[in-house]
Amino acid sequence: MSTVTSPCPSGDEKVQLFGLLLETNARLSRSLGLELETECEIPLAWFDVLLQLRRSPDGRLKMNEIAEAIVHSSGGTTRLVDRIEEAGLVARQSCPSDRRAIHVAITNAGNAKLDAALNVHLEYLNESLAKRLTESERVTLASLLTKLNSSR
Amino acid sequence: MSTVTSPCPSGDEKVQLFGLLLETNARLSRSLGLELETECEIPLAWFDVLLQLRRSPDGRLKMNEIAEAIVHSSGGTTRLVDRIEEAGLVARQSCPSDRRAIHVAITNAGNAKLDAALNVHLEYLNESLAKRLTESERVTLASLLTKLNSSR
DNA sequence: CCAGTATACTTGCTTATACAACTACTTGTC
DNA sequence: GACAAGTAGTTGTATAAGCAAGTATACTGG
Repeated sequence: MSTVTSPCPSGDEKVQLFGLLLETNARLSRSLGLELETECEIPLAWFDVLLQLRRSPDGRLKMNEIAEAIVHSSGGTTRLVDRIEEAGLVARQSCPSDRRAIHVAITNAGNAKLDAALNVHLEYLNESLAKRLTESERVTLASLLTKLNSSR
Repeated sequence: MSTVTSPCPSGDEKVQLFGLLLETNARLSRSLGLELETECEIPLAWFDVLLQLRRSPDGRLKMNEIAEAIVHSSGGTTRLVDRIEEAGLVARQSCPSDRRAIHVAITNAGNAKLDAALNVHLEYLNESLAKRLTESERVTLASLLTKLNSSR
């Protein structure tokens, strides 16, 4: 009856948990991505960047801060921002105090787009999160994920 | 003091939670992926497929079952399995009862590779999961994620 | 103040994935 | 039993991301 004899603990509780995390994420981001794309015509990655910018104190971040926040490589971030900038939703600004660095600021169009996307997102969240988890469960989940995410 | 006036609830509890889920996943799978790649020379996606196969009752799954389990498109799965098969870790077998379908079975080499990868994975999990969450927290997290993942 | 090292970003190249169109097979209906 | 509709998988093509190398700027120790 034991699932596996010895050397391959594929049923280990932690392995299961990790797989679950991967799967949950894949499903949720796929369905949200689709929704954002069809309803608002922006990819999930763009939404993510815009959201990070809005959350920042003065509506702008440096390239490396964006890369860190959205967990992309620096090269990937360059091109992602290229595309978003081309669409007019953000703007690169030179940084006076460090000429290597570049500030990325959200534009008016970007703010408008983000508002639209947030509406879609909230609707989606009510469907996918709120219907499945109570508020207290969500709080618990958030705190556990925060712990997992902490750097040490 | 209110974070945002009205139309843009970027600080909404659910929005935060969703972002956290995305971020946690991105960080964990990136670091695990790196580890698997450097230690075992297999991509995380391969590991995922092999694990699904081992978990299946008779060590094999049909293409569409794999695609569903790992949350990939069917075309993506075709090519992913192509690569893993080329490396000799799985084998396609025709399915007698339905000639459209294809069984993908894990090979001996695949089992060996998976064992090695599981060792790396477990070590990684002990570092990243077990150091940050207690067992009961992990159980809670797993149950919350399961709820989130449930299809309705 | 100069040399060496580190940091911020970009670019060339490769690869993995998605989507849509296609083929082959199966199932249901008349 | 044949035709319509549905399902399983593959292939063409486009795109987005990563890595590694390159450029420009900043910092630090002698």
